[in-house]
Amino acid sequence: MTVSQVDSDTPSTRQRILREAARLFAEKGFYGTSTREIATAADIRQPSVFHHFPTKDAIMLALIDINLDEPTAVAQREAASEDSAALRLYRYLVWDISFICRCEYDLTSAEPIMNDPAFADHYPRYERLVAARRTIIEDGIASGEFTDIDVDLAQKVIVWILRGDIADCRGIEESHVGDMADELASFTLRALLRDPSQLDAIRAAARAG
Amino acid sequence: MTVSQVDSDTPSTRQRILREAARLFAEKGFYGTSTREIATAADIRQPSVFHHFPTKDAIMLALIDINLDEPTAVAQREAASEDSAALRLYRYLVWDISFICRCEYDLTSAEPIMNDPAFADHYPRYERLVAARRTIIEDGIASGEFTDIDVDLAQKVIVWILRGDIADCRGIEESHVGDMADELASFTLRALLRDPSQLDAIRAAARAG
DNA sequence: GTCTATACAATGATAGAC
DNA sequence: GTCTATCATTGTATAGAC
Repeated sequence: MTVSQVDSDTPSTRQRILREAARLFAEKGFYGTSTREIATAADIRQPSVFHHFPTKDAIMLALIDINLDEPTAVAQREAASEDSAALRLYRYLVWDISFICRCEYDLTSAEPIMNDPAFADHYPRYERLVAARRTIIEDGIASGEFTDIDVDLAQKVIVWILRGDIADCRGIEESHVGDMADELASFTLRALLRDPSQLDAIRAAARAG
Repeated sequence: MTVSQVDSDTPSTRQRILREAARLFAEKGFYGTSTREIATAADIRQPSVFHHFPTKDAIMLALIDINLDEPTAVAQREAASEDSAALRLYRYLVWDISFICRCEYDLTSAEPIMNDPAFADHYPRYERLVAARRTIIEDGIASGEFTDIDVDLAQKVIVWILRGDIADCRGIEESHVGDMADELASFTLRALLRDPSQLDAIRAAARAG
């Protein structure tokens, strides 16, 4: 692969298809969006879509890749780190929320589609991301940094908050992304920390690192 | 309307359609589910569906009603109560989470569909529920019970947690519903309370009331 | 209240010219 | 790489018998 052209430059047809499809999928769902609508929004004719993607599913798949690849890598790196669990969870959350808010494509539809039987083949990839996040939470409970919460419950609530943010952060101004990420990560940590007064120290450590 | 027959008794065809449709909508989305699939799951032929519901949309609408009517009434009652905001929020959350977990129909699809342009006519009804919840949060911030969190952010996170619970609580055993409701409500209040050590007193007050 | 048969629109995808 | 034309399928919904 050669050096890819900057996304913010005049986008390629493929990028336009992906962006408009992501927007429409978020609004009306994958099945509620036709390839004709995608084509019209991308300013091409319907059959031209199939020059860039072999099937409609392949468009969704490209969005699933974006939604999983980088976040999984970061979560796995934090899961393997030796820093305190609270710091690692805070860092991961801030990174992921910022990633979500800044992503060129609306990833709203890429999360619930993981539960669709038609995309069951890709569920194992999603499970790897879930497992990495879970490790960090378990570490925090084991070390006593977090309250004795049920691991599955904590893991679920974090997923719900991330999914909510994905669906709700569209159109956020770049200057507010950092605040949003800090506030959501802080909310989560306040609920989890045995001693919430530690939060400011964790935020400072994250900023320092 | 006469005394309706008990839902757990041999369900009527209408109830079977509603239950199977709700299950399929949750799994594959509203547009990803055909009236043929619904009919097959309800053990009738496809045109028979239209004897009980005038359109496919009307099936979704019946689920939206269930998702909004009672929760809005309870939220509005708590919004108007004179008890402490923390107690009112805890009580509302426990009630709503229990309602969601115990509901005969899977309401997963009834939440995101509110953002679908095709159901925009019913969005104002959803906004009333949101407004009632918002009032309780604002009261808690104004009284100093809650941290100085951004009201919109707190409101959003609560919606995300409730939506997550709706999508995730299917098949929970009746004996665990109370624990789930308490744990999720407690998680939320820990994140919101200025003094989290107050949580146990709030839980006790809710149990006493 | 449920069925068979069917109308009719919309959909994902292909063929082949330019 | 994009287009026009078109196919096969599936979708919602209706008509009318029983």
